[in-house]
Amino acid sequence: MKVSRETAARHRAAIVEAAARLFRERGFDGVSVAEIMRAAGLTHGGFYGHFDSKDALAAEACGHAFANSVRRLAEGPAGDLSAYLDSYLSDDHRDRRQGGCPMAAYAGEVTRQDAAVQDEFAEGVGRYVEALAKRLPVSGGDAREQAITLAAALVGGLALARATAAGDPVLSQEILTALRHQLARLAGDADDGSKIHHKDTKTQRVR
Amino acid sequence: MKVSRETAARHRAAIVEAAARLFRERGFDGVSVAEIMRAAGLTHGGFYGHFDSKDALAAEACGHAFANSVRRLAEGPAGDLSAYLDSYLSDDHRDRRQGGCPMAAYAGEVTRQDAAVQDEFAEGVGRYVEALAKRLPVSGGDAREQAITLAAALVGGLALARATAAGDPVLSQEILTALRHQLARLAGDADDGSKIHHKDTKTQRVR
DNA sequence: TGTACATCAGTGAACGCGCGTTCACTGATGTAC
DNA sequence: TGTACATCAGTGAACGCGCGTTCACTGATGTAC
Repeated sequence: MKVSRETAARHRAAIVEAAARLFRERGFDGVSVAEIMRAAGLTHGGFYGHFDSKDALAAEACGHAFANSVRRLAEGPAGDLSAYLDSYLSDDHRDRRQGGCPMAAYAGEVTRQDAAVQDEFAEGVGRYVEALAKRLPVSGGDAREQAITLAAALVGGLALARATAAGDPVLSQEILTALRHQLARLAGDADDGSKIHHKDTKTQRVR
Repeated sequence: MKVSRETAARHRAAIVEAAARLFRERGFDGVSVAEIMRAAGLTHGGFYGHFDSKDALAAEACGHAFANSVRRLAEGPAGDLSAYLDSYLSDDHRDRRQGGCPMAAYAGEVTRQDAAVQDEFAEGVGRYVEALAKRLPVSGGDAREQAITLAAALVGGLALARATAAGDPVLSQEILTALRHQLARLAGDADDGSKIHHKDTKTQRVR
Protein backbone atom coordinates (compact mmCIF):
# COMPACT_ATOMS: atom_id res chain seq x y z
CA MET A 1 0.00 0.00 0.00
CA LYS A 2 1.01 3.58 -0.54
CA VAL A 3 2.27 5.71 2.36
CA SER A 4 2.65 9.47 2.67
CA ARG A 5 5.68 11.16 1.12
CA GLU A 6 6.83 12.05 4.61
CA THR A 7 6.67 8.41 5.72
CA ALA A 8 8.45 7.29 2.56
CA ALA A 9 11.27 9.74 3.31
CA ARG A 10 11.52 8.36 6.84
CA HIS A 11 11.66 4.85 5.40
CA ARG A 12 14.50 5.81 3.08
CA ALA A 13 16.49 7.28 5.96
CA ALA A 14 15.83 4.14 8.03
CA ILE A 15 17.19 1.98 5.21
CA VAL A 16 20.41 4.01 5.01
CA GLU A 17 20.76 3.95 8.78
CA ALA A 18 20.23 0.18 8.99
CA ALA A 19 22.61 -0.42 6.10
CA ALA A 20 25.33 1.73 7.65
CA ARG A 21 25.13 -0.31 10.85
CA LEU A 22 24.82 -3.76 9.29
CA PHE A 23 27.51 -3.17 6.64
CA ARG A 24 29.99 -2.11 9.33
CA GLU A 25 29.07 -5.10 11.45
CA ARG A 26 29.24 -7.80 8.77
CA GLY A 27 30.64 -6.29 5.59
CA PHE A 28 28.98 -5.24 2.34
CA ASP A 29 28.71 -8.78 1.01
CA GLY A 30 27.75 -10.27 4.36
CA VAL A 31 24.38 -8.52 4.49
CA SER A 32 21.52 -9.07 2.05
CA VAL A 33 19.11 -6.46 0.77
CA ALA A 34 16.28 -8.40 2.39
CA GLU A 35 18.03 -8.26 5.75
CA ILE A 36 18.55 -4.50 5.54
CA MET A 37 14.91 -3.96 4.61
CA ARG A 38 13.78 -6.16 7.49
CA ALA A 39 15.98 -4.15 9.88
CA ALA A 40 14.31 -1.00 8.56
CA GLY A 41 10.87 -2.53 9.18
CA LEU A 42 10.01 -3.11 5.51
CA THR A 43 9.94 -5.95 2.97
CA HIS A 44 12.61 -6.46 0.36
CA GLY A 45 10.46 -5.76 -2.71
CA GLY A 46 10.20 -2.06 -1.99
CA PHE A 47 13.95 -1.54 -1.98
CA TYR A 48 14.26 -0.60 -5.64
CA GLY A 49 11.78 2.19 -5.26
CA HIS A 50 14.36 3.93 -3.07
CA PHE A 51 17.69 2.91 -4.62
CA ASP A 52 18.95 1.88 -8.05
CA SER A 53 20.95 -1.04 -6.66
CA LYS A 54 22.58 -2.49 -3.58
CA ASP A 55 25.80 -0.78 -4.71
CA ALA A 56 24.09 2.62 -4.71
CA LEU A 57 22.92 2.04 -1.14
CA ALA A 58 26.42 0.89 -0.14
CA ALA A 59 27.88 4.15 -1.39
CA GLU A 60 25.30 6.23 0.48
CA ALA A 61 25.70 4.16 3.67
CA CYS A 62 29.47 4.66 3.47
CA GLY A 63 29.06 8.42 3.19
CA HIS A 64 26.59 8.40 6.09
CA ALA A 65 28.99 6.47 8.36
CA PHE A 66 31.85 8.84 7.54
CA ALA A 67 29.71 11.90 8.20
CA ASN A 68 29.01 10.66 11.75
CA SER A 69 32.59 9.58 12.31
CA VAL A 70 34.13 12.87 11.19
CA ARG A 71 31.57 14.91 13.11
CA ARG A 72 32.44 13.05 16.32
CA LEU A 73 36.14 13.63 15.72
CA ALA A 74 35.75 17.32 14.87
CA GLU A 75 33.60 18.00 17.95
CA GLY A 76 36.45 17.32 20.40
CA PRO A 77 38.87 19.91 21.79
CA ALA A 78 41.85 20.91 19.65
CA GLY A 79 45.26 20.08 21.12
CA ASP A 80 44.08 17.20 23.28
CA LEU A 81 43.26 13.92 21.61
CA SER A 82 43.72 11.68 24.64
CA ALA A 83 40.02 11.05 25.27
CA TYR A 84 39.41 10.37 21.59
CA LEU A 85 42.30 7.89 21.35
CA ASP A 86 41.19 6.03 24.47
CA SER A 87 37.69 5.70 23.13
CA TYR A 88 38.88 4.67 19.66
CA LEU A 89 41.13 2.01 21.19
CA SER A 90 38.57 0.77 23.71
CA ASP A 91 37.18 -2.74 24.13
CA ASP A 92 33.78 -1.31 23.35
CA HIS A 93 34.86 0.03 19.95
CA ARG A 94 36.52 -3.29 19.18
CA ASP A 95 33.47 -5.34 20.11
CA ARG A 96 30.62 -3.19 18.78
CA ARG A 97 31.41 -2.53 15.15
CA GLN A 98 27.97 -1.32 14.09
CA GLY A 99 28.49 2.28 15.09
CA GLY A 100 32.27 2.26 14.78
CA CYS A 101 34.95 3.65 12.51
CA PRO A 102 34.08 3.17 8.82
CA MET A 103 37.76 3.07 7.86
CA ALA A 104 38.46 0.06 10.08
CA ALA A 105 35.23 -1.56 8.90
CA TYR A 106 35.50 -0.98 5.15
CA ALA A 107 39.20 -0.59 4.27
CA GLY A 108 39.71 -4.26 3.55
CA GLU A 109 36.83 -4.77 1.17
CA VAL A 110 36.21 -1.40 -0.42
CA THR A 111 38.46 -2.23 -3.37
CA ARG A 112 36.09 -5.03 -4.32
CA GLN A 113 33.06 -2.72 -4.32
CA ASP A 114 31.48 -0.44 -6.87
CA ALA A 115 33.39 2.66 -7.97
CA ALA A 116 30.82 4.88 -6.23
CA VAL A 117 31.63 3.20 -2.90
CA GLN A 118 35.35 3.66 -3.47
CA ASP A 119 34.85 7.36 -4.24
CA GLU A 120 32.78 7.86 -1.11
CA PHE A 121 35.37 6.02 0.98
CA ALA A 122 38.34 8.01 -0.34
CA GLU A 123 36.51 11.29 0.25
CA GLY A 124 35.69 10.18 3.79
CA VAL A 125 39.32 9.33 4.54
CA GLY A 126 40.34 12.75 3.26
CA ARG A 127 37.86 14.51 5.53
CA TYR A 128 38.87 12.34 8.50
CA VAL A 129 42.58 13.12 8.07
CA GLU A 130 41.82 16.81 7.79
CA ALA A 131 39.73 16.81 10.97
CA LEU A 132 42.39 14.80 12.81
CA ALA A 133 45.19 17.17 11.76
CA LYS A 134 43.20 20.08 13.20
CA ARG A 135 43.02 18.39 16.60
CA LEU A 136 46.74 17.55 16.86
CA PRO A 137 48.83 19.57 19.33
CA VAL A 138 51.17 20.49 16.44
CA SER A 139 50.57 22.56 13.35
CA GLY A 140 52.09 23.24 9.96
CA GLY A 141 52.70 20.76 7.17
CA ASP A 142 53.91 18.19 9.65
CA ALA A 143 50.49 17.99 11.28
CA ARG A 144 49.07 16.40 8.16
CA GLU A 145 51.79 13.75 8.03
CA GLN A 146 51.30 13.02 11.71
CA ALA A 147 47.54 12.82 11.25
CA ILE A 148 47.98 10.27 8.47
CA THR A 149 50.35 8.19 10.57
CA LEU A 150 48.09 8.35 13.60
CA ALA A 151 45.04 7.39 11.51
CA ALA A 152 46.95 4.45 10.05
CA ALA A 153 48.00 3.23 13.50
CA LEU A 154 44.44 3.57 14.85
CA VAL A 155 42.82 1.83 11.89
CA GLY A 156 45.44 -0.93 11.72
CA GLY A 157 45.44 -1.42 15.48
CA LEU A 158 41.67 -1.67 15.73
CA ALA A 159 41.50 -4.00 12.73
CA LEU A 160 44.18 -6.28 14.20
CA ALA A 161 42.60 -6.25 17.66
CA ARG A 162 39.27 -7.25 16.12
CA ALA A 163 40.81 -9.88 13.86
CA THR A 164 42.67 -11.58 16.72
CA ALA A 165 39.89 -11.27 19.33
CA ALA A 166 38.53 -14.78 18.74
CA GLY A 167 41.79 -16.60 18.03
CA ASP A 168 43.96 -15.03 20.74
CA PRO A 169 42.05 -12.72 23.12
CA VAL A 170 45.19 -11.97 25.13
CA LEU A 171 47.03 -10.71 22.05
CA SER A 172 43.98 -8.69 21.04
CA GLN A 173 43.96 -6.97 24.41
CA GLU A 174 47.71 -6.43 24.27
CA ILE A 175 47.37 -4.68 20.91
CA LEU A 176 44.87 -2.16 22.28
CA THR A 177 46.94 -1.53 25.41
CA ALA A 178 50.20 -1.11 23.49
CA LEU A 179 48.65 1.41 21.13
CA ARG A 180 47.08 3.40 23.95
CA HIS A 181 50.50 3.62 25.63
CA GLN A 182 52.52 4.37 22.54
CA LEU A 183 50.14 6.86 20.95
CA ALA A 184 49.42 8.80 24.14
CA ARG A 185 52.50 10.91 23.47
CA LEU A 186 50.98 12.18 20.24
CA ALA A 187 47.70 13.02 21.91
CA GLY A 188 48.87 16.22 23.61
CA ASP A 189 47.38 15.48 27.00
CA ALA A 190 48.71 17.73 29.72
CA ASP A 191 49.39 15.17 32.43
CA ASP A 192 52.43 13.40 30.98
CA GLY A 193 56.12 13.88 31.83
CA SER A 194 57.86 17.25 31.86
CA LYS A 195 60.27 17.72 28.97
CA ILE A 196 58.21 15.83 26.45
CA HIS A 197 56.76 18.76 24.55
CA HIS A 198 59.29 20.68 22.46
CA LYS A 199 58.47 23.90 20.69
CA ASP A 200 59.91 22.29 17.59
CA THR A 201 56.97 20.31 16.29
CA LYS A 202 59.29 17.97 14.45
CA THR A 203 60.52 16.45 17.69
CA GLN A 204 57.10 15.31 18.84
CA ARG A 205 57.63 11.82 20.17
CA VAL A 206 55.64 8.63 20.09
CA ARG A 207 57.47 7.33 23.09
CA MET B 1 42.01 -40.54 -13.92
CA LYS B 2 44.35 -41.47 -11.08
CA VAL B 3 47.79 -39.83 -10.78
CA SER B 4 50.85 -40.87 -8.76
CA ARG B 5 50.99 -40.03 -5.05
CA GLU B 6 53.84 -37.69 -5.78
CA THR B 7 51.81 -35.81 -8.38
CA ALA B 8 48.83 -35.66 -6.04
CA ALA B 9 51.02 -34.09 -3.35
CA ARG B 10 52.24 -31.52 -5.88
CA HIS B 11 48.63 -30.80 -6.81
CA ARG B 12 47.73 -30.25 -3.18
CA ALA B 13 50.60 -27.80 -2.74
CA ALA B 14 49.57 -26.00 -5.94
CA ILE B 15 46.03 -25.58 -4.61
CA VAL B 16 47.28 -24.04 -1.35
CA GLU B 17 49.67 -21.79 -3.27
CA ALA B 18 46.97 -20.62 -5.70
CA ALA B 19 44.51 -20.08 -2.85
CA ALA B 20 47.00 -18.05 -0.83
CA ARG B 21 47.54 -15.75 -3.81
CA LEU B 22 43.92 -15.44 -4.92
CA PHE B 23 42.51 -14.99 -1.40
CA ARG B 24 44.93 -12.14 -0.75
CA GLU B 25 44.07 -10.56 -4.09
CA ARG B 26 40.28 -10.79 -3.88
CA GLY B 27 39.30 -11.97 -0.41
CA PHE B 28 38.06 -15.32 0.87
CA ASP B 29 34.53 -14.82 -0.40
CA GLY B 30 35.64 -13.22 -3.66
CA VAL B 31 37.23 -16.39 -5.03
CA SER B 32 35.35 -19.62 -5.82
CA VAL B 33 36.64 -23.13 -5.29
CA ALA B 34 36.38 -23.70 -9.05
CA GLU B 35 38.57 -20.65 -9.70
CA ILE B 36 41.26 -21.84 -7.30
CA MET B 37 41.28 -25.32 -8.85
CA ARG B 38 41.52 -23.81 -12.34
CA ALA B 39 44.48 -21.67 -11.19
CA ALA B 40 46.11 -24.87 -9.89
CA GLY B 41 45.53 -26.55 -13.27
CA LEU B 42 42.74 -28.87 -12.10
CA THR B 43 38.94 -29.14 -12.19
CA HIS B 44 36.71 -28.29 -9.27
CA GLY B 45 35.38 -31.80 -8.57
CA GLY B 46 38.69 -33.05 -7.23
CA PHE B 47 38.88 -30.41 -4.55
CA TYR B 48 37.21 -32.45 -1.82
CA GLY B 49 39.72 -35.23 -2.18
CA HIS B 50 42.32 -32.80 -0.83
CA PHE B 51 40.35 -30.67 1.67
CA ASP B 52 37.27 -31.11 3.84
CA SER B 53 35.86 -27.73 2.87
CA LYS B 54 36.67 -24.32 1.45
CA ASP B 55 37.06 -23.14 5.06
CA ALA B 56 39.75 -25.75 5.73
CA LEU B 57 41.67 -24.55 2.67
CA ALA B 58 41.25 -20.94 3.77
CA ALA B 59 42.85 -21.75 7.13
CA GLU B 60 45.78 -23.53 5.48
CA ALA B 61 46.26 -20.77 2.90
CA CYS B 62 46.30 -18.22 5.70
CA GLY B 63 49.02 -20.12 7.54
CA HIS B 64 51.00 -20.48 4.31
CA ALA B 65 50.88 -16.74 3.61
CA PHE B 66 51.99 -15.91 7.16
CA ALA B 67 54.86 -18.39 6.99
CA ASN B 68 56.25 -16.60 3.93
CA SER B 69 55.61 -13.16 5.37
CA VAL B 70 57.29 -13.86 8.71
CA ARG B 71 60.25 -15.61 7.02
CA ARG B 72 60.85 -12.55 4.83
CA LEU B 73 60.71 -10.28 7.88
CA ALA B 74 62.99 -12.46 10.02
CA GLU B 75 65.61 -12.76 7.28
CA GLY B 76 66.56 -9.07 7.38
CA PRO B 77 69.29 -7.49 9.54
CA ALA B 78 68.49 -6.75 13.18
CA GLY B 79 68.61 -3.07 14.16
CA ASP B 80 67.88 -1.72 10.69
CA LEU B 81 64.36 -1.93 9.38
CA SER B 82 64.62 0.87 6.82
CA ALA B 83 64.75 -1.37 3.75
CA TYR B 84 61.87 -3.47 5.05
CA LEU B 85 59.68 -0.45 5.76
CA ASP B 86 60.35 1.06 2.34
CA SER B 87 59.42 -2.16 0.65
CA TYR B 88 56.31 -2.66 2.81
CA LEU B 89 55.17 0.89 2.04
CA SER B 90 56.01 0.72 -1.67
CA ASP B 91 53.68 1.26 -4.64
CA ASP B 92 54.45 -2.29 -5.65
CA HIS B 93 53.19 -3.75 -2.39
CA ARG B 94 50.08 -1.59 -2.59
CA ASP B 95 49.31 -2.63 -6.17
CA ARG B 96 50.20 -6.32 -6.14
CA ARG B 97 48.31 -7.86 -3.28
CA GLN B 98 48.71 -11.52 -4.28
CA GLY B 99 52.10 -11.99 -2.63
CA GLY B 100 51.69 -9.26 -0.03
CA CYS B 101 51.11 -8.95 3.69
CA PRO B 102 48.41 -11.35 4.95
CA MET B 103 47.51 -9.01 7.81
CA ALA B 104 46.62 -6.16 5.46
CA ALA B 105 44.80 -8.59 3.17
CA TYR B 106 42.78 -10.56 5.73
CA ALA B 107 42.33 -8.35 8.82
CA GLY B 108 39.04 -6.91 7.62
CA GLU B 109 37.26 -10.15 6.83
CA VAL B 110 38.83 -12.75 9.08
CA THR B 111 36.16 -12.25 11.76
CA ARG B 112 33.55 -13.46 9.30
CA GLN B 113 35.46 -16.66 8.52
CA ASP B 114 35.62 -20.09 10.11
CA ALA B 115 37.17 -20.42 13.58
CA ALA B 116 40.13 -22.32 12.09
CA VAL B 117 40.96 -19.31 9.90
CA GLN B 118 40.74 -16.96 12.87
CA ASP B 119 43.08 -19.18 14.89
CA GLU B 120 45.60 -19.33 12.07
CA PHE B 121 45.42 -15.57 11.63
CA ALA B 122 45.92 -14.77 15.32
CA GLU B 123 48.89 -17.13 15.50
CA GLY B 124 50.38 -15.48 12.43
CA VAL B 125 50.03 -12.00 13.92
CA GLY B 126 51.75 -13.23 17.06
CA ARG B 127 54.70 -14.59 15.12
CA TYR B 128 54.91 -11.45 13.00
CA VAL B 129 55.01 -9.16 16.04
CA GLU B 130 57.68 -11.33 17.63
CA ALA B 131 59.86 -11.25 14.51
CA LEU B 132 59.37 -7.50 14.17
CA ALA B 133 60.35 -6.84 17.80
CA LYS B 134 63.60 -8.73 17.20
CA ARG B 135 64.53 -6.44 14.34
CA LEU B 136 63.86 -3.17 16.16
CA PRO B 137 66.86 -1.05 17.21
CA VAL B 138 65.57 -1.15 20.81
CA SER B 139 65.19 -4.03 23.21
CA GLY B 140 63.42 -4.94 26.43
CA GLY B 141 59.69 -4.95 27.08
CA ASP B 142 59.28 -1.73 25.18
CA ALA B 143 60.37 -3.40 21.95
CA ARG B 144 57.22 -5.48 21.91
CA GLU B 145 54.97 -2.46 22.39
CA GLN B 146 56.83 -0.62 19.66
CA ALA B 147 56.58 -3.63 17.35
CA ILE B 148 52.81 -3.75 17.84
CA THR B 149 52.47 -0.04 17.15
CA LEU B 150 54.67 -0.26 14.08
CA ALA B 151 52.77 -3.28 12.76
CA ALA B 152 49.48 -1.44 13.26
CA ALA B 153 50.74 1.63 11.39
CA LEU B 154 52.05 -0.52 8.52
CA VAL B 155 48.89 -2.60 8.20
CA GLY B 156 46.56 0.39 8.55
CA GLY B 157 48.63 2.52 6.20
CA LEU B 158 48.80 -0.11 3.49
CA ALA B 159 45.09 -0.88 3.84
CA LEU B 160 44.16 2.80 3.58
CA ALA B 161 46.51 3.38 0.64
CA ARG B 162 44.93 0.44 -1.18
CA ALA B 163 41.39 1.46 -0.29
CA THR B 164 41.85 5.02 -1.57
CA ALA B 165 43.91 4.15 -4.66
CA ALA B 166 40.95 4.18 -7.04
CA GLY B 167 38.93 7.01 -5.49
CA ASP B 168 41.78 9.44 -4.74
CA PRO B 169 45.17 8.32 -6.11
CA VAL B 170 46.88 11.46 -4.81
CA LEU B 171 45.75 10.78 -1.24
CA SER B 172 46.79 7.13 -1.60
CA GLN B 173 50.27 8.21 -2.61
CA GLU B 174 50.39 10.78 0.20
CA ILE B 175 49.56 8.10 2.75
CA LEU B 176 52.50 5.92 1.68
CA THR B 177 54.89 8.87 1.62
CA ALA B 178 53.79 10.18 5.02
CA LEU B 179 54.25 6.79 6.64
CA ARG B 180 57.68 6.30 5.08
CA HIS B 181 58.74 9.68 6.49
CA GLN B 182 57.21 9.29 9.91
CA LEU B 183 58.18 5.70 10.54
CA ALA B 184 61.78 6.05 9.33
CA ARG B 185 62.75 7.26 12.81
CA LEU B 186 61.72 3.91 14.26
CA ALA B 187 63.62 1.96 11.64
CA GLY B 188 67.07 2.45 13.12
CA ASP B 189 68.79 3.38 9.86
CA ALA B 190 72.23 4.90 10.41
CA ASP B 191 72.00 7.83 7.97
CA ASP B 192 69.49 10.04 9.78
CA GLY B 193 70.14 13.14 11.93
CA SER B 194 72.61 13.24 14.80
CA LYS B 195 70.97 13.46 18.20
CA ILE B 196 68.01 11.33 17.32
CA HIS B 197 69.04 8.12 19.00
CA HIS B 198 69.05 8.20 22.78
CA LYS B 199 70.37 5.38 24.94
CA ASP B 200 67.07 5.49 26.72
CA THR B 201 64.85 3.39 24.50
CA LYS B 202 61.76 5.08 25.88
CA THR B 203 62.66 8.28 24.10
CA GLN B 204 62.64 6.71 20.66
CA ARG B 205 60.80 9.18 18.46
CA VAL B 206 58.43 8.80 15.58
CA ARG B 207 59.11 12.31 14.51
C1' DT C 1 60.50 -59.29 -13.86
C1' DG C 2 55.68 -59.76 -15.74
C1' DT C 3 50.67 -59.97 -15.31
C1' DA C 4 45.90 -59.08 -13.14
C1' DC C 5 43.31 -56.39 -10.57
C1' DA C 6 41.93 -53.39 -6.67
C1' DT C 7 42.63 -48.66 -5.53
C1' DC C 8 41.78 -43.98 -5.77
C1' DA C 9 43.01 -38.99 -7.88
C1' DG C 10 40.74 -36.48 -10.97
C1' DT C 11 36.48 -35.39 -14.10
C1' DG C 12 32.21 -33.03 -15.07
C1' DA C 13 27.23 -33.13 -14.50
C1' DA C 14 24.03 -32.22 -11.01
C1' DC C 15 22.17 -30.74 -6.33
C1' DG C 16 20.22 -27.27 -3.21
C1' DC C 17 20.65 -22.74 -1.56
C1' DG C 18 20.79 -17.74 -1.02
C1' DC C 19 21.46 -13.89 -3.45
C1' DG C 20 20.17 -9.36 -6.29
C1' DT C 21 16.66 -8.00 -8.95
C1' DT C 22 11.92 -7.87 -11.33
C1' DC C 23 7.04 -7.55 -11.53
C1' DA C 24 1.96 -7.88 -11.09
C1' DC C 25 -0.71 -6.45 -7.59
C1' DT C 26 -2.74 -3.64 -3.47
C1' DG C 27 -4.73 0.11 -1.31
C1' DA C 28 -3.76 4.60 1.03
C1' DT C 29 -2.44 9.13 -0.63
C1' DG C 30 -3.09 13.36 -2.70
C1' DT C 31 -4.80 15.94 -6.62
C1' DA C 32 -8.46 17.76 -9.80
C1' DC C 33 -12.90 19.29 -9.94
C1' DT D 1 -15.00 21.59 1.91
C1' DG D 2 -16.39 17.15 -0.39
C1' DT D 3 -16.04 13.58 -3.89
C1' DA D 4 -13.73 10.65 -7.68
C1' DC D 5 -9.90 8.84 -9.32
C1' DA D 6 -5.01 8.60 -10.83
C1' DT D 7 -0.72 7.90 -8.54
C1' DC D 8 2.71 5.33 -6.51
C1' DA D 9 5.05 3.22 -1.93
C1' DG D 10 5.06 -1.10 -0.34
C1' DT D 11 4.12 -6.41 -0.80
C1' DG D 12 5.50 -11.06 -1.79
C1' DA D 13 6.05 -14.50 -5.38
C1' DA D 14 9.16 -15.46 -8.91
C1' DC D 15 13.43 -15.04 -11.96
C1' DG D 16 18.18 -16.26 -13.17
C1' DC D 17 22.69 -16.84 -11.47
C1' DG D 18 26.84 -18.39 -9.08
C1' DC D 19 28.16 -20.66 -5.30
C1' DG D 20 29.84 -24.88 -2.20
C1' DT D 21 29.32 -29.47 -2.28
C1' DT D 22 28.11 -34.36 -3.94
C1' DC D 23 28.47 -38.29 -6.83
C1' DA D 24 28.79 -41.81 -10.54
C1' DC D 25 32.27 -42.55 -13.47
C1' DT D 26 37.16 -43.06 -15.64
C1' DG D 27 41.54 -44.89 -16.21
C1' DA D 28 46.44 -44.68 -14.56
C1' DT D 29 48.74 -46.32 -10.45
C1' DG D 30 50.67 -49.53 -7.53
C1' DT D 31 50.23 -53.89 -5.18
C1' DA D 32 49.77 -59.03 -4.90
C1' DC D 33 51.13 -63.10 -6.94
